[in-house]
Amino acid sequence: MNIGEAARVSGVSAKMIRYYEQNGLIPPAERTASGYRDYSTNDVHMLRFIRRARDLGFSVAEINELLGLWRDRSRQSADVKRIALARIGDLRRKIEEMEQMAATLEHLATCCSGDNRPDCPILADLENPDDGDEPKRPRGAIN
Amino acid sequence: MNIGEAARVSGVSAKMIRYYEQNGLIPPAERTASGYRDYSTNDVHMLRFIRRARDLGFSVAEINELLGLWRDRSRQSADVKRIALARIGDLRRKIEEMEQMAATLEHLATCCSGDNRPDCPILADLENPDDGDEPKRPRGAIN
DNA sequence: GATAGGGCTTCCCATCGTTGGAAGGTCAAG
DNA sequence: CTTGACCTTCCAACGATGGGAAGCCCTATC
Repeated sequence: MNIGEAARVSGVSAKMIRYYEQNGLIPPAERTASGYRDYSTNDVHMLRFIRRARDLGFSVAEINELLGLWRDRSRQSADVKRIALARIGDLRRKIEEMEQMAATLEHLATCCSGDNRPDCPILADLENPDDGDEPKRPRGAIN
Repeated sequence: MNIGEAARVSGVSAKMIRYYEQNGLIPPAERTASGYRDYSTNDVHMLRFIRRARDLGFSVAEINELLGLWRDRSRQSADVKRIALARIGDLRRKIEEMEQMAATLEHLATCCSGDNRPDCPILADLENPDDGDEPKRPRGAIN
């Protein structure tokens, strides 16, 4: 299938597909005799994976690393496992933070459920979590 | 406390604090007689909240909205609740996606735990989730 | 065969969040 | 007094993405 269809079914814009190819995130697409990029369903899977990972805040570099786990047949399995586990750790941490945030907002929603909202505790609730002093800062992954 | 200390304890760089102030995300800081910005612990809470929200992928605009819930005393409680619930929905959705991704990576990690890694199913596992065909696309957008 | 709508390429520009630096000045603590 | 932290304003860059223009080629349809 050509780039337009691949974009449609993967949810990644044609522009970004070309961009990813240019930056080595995906291998250069096959070309038809007339020079059109030609995508397999496998390529589409890769694109979907990329999109999902981007949606979750993974940087392109990180996605590249993840795709490498699958791509590089030559890679040490221990390496693969290590990287995967590290990413899982990141995810779990972020999930926890998100749950905290959701809880805070839920508290806000219920505490304000009447018509007379009291002093809303968005901030008060959020000061306890670990961070702030330590600059662990993995920062949105991006970068 | 001055901006440096506020940055230190909030985990938001001094530069970003000024940037947030400039963009109305936080109200202009008090100033000492000599013109230094002067931050209260409340301000620090706000900064921490901002940082946490940014880490979770909220855009500055969204954070502004959230801070507004707490800031604007004049706001309709129903409004506050609506927005909070919407954000909670976003979070829950993202948490689910992250859990899927973590599961996939876990599968990868265990399937590759031996020394002979098989065809890794990163992509195969990821094609089933809803998206891709339907263009719900809050994100990248197709073009 | 002509036309329209993709695709191809290479540009350049804009956005957002963030960081970095320079320059030139003021302040506070040693 | 010196040093470091702050003040200001600027300007640039990054990564990821979107938008567009220009010019040319391909494909499908009438």
